Amino acid sequence: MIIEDRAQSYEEALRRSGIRITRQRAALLRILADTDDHPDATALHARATAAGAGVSLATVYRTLAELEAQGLIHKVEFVGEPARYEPADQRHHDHMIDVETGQVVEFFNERIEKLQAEIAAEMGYEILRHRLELYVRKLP
Amino acid sequence: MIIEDRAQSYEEALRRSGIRITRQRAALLRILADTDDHPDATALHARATAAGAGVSLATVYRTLAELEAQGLIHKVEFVGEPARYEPADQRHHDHMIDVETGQVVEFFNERIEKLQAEIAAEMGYEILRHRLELYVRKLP
DNA sequence: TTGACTGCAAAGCGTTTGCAGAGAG
DNA sequence: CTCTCTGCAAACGCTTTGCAGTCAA
Repeated sequence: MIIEDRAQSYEEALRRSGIRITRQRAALLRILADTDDHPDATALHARATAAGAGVSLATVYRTLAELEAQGLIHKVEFVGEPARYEPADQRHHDHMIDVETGQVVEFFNERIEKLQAEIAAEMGYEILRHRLELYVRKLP
Repeated sequence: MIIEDRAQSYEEALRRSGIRITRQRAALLRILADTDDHPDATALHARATAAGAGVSLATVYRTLAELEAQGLIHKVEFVGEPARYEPADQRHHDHMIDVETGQVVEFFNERIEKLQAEIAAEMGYEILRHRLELYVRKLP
């Protein structure tokens, strides 16, 4: 995923929904497009500020909510910390969190996905979304 | 699990740790022992109040924190709602949440557990704890 | 031009905590 | 008798929101 493409596709999707691209939003979209970690709202605000964009934390939250509503980013909430955000245009994956370093590793396992769907189906349900997080520690 | 046994084992565990069994705590332990759903702090406070025990919400939180620290109950946090609590003396299980009714179904799948451990091990990690939640809807 | 946007500061929510008095052991 | 506990109310951290002014289209 090329960063400029991603930033551009964010803009287009927002414009398509009649949402205005303000200076503040453009800056945030650039930052989000350039993100390969899982920053929280405060981190994004700090990055925007560092980049010279005068953006308030309230606007960061409002923009994140908008992007999430449009399905462009995903909110992930790990135990005991503020919500983090990641671009939605990746293959679905789950998260492994190293509790000692805080490092987040993404992983995907087809069989786990299938098993979840089977379990739900057996009980007469379909899965709308799910959350799977492994809180781990490096083996010695 | 017989309720009185559970309430008693809570008391014993707390006493063993030098924690006093006050009137308020005794009432909460009884209520928690009698729980087969997943109440949050407010619900527990309401139940305690209904049972005639004068217990403040602060004490409910403090008691829950103590019980969790002792490993007697587990805190579970579903997306977008206050934390809920469940007795710890059950087989490990995960949760399926019917997003339409709010109903919580517990399930357990050995293969999913194994796969998680394998994935972690492959990447050089061991799992300390994990969280798996399926947000589902009844099939038509 | 005008309606959506912004920053600010205040409010919201669930949860935690400092304090002075109450009560378990 | 002591030391932990309780209730209260205030503070907490993260997030949302009302308002009056600002700016993209």
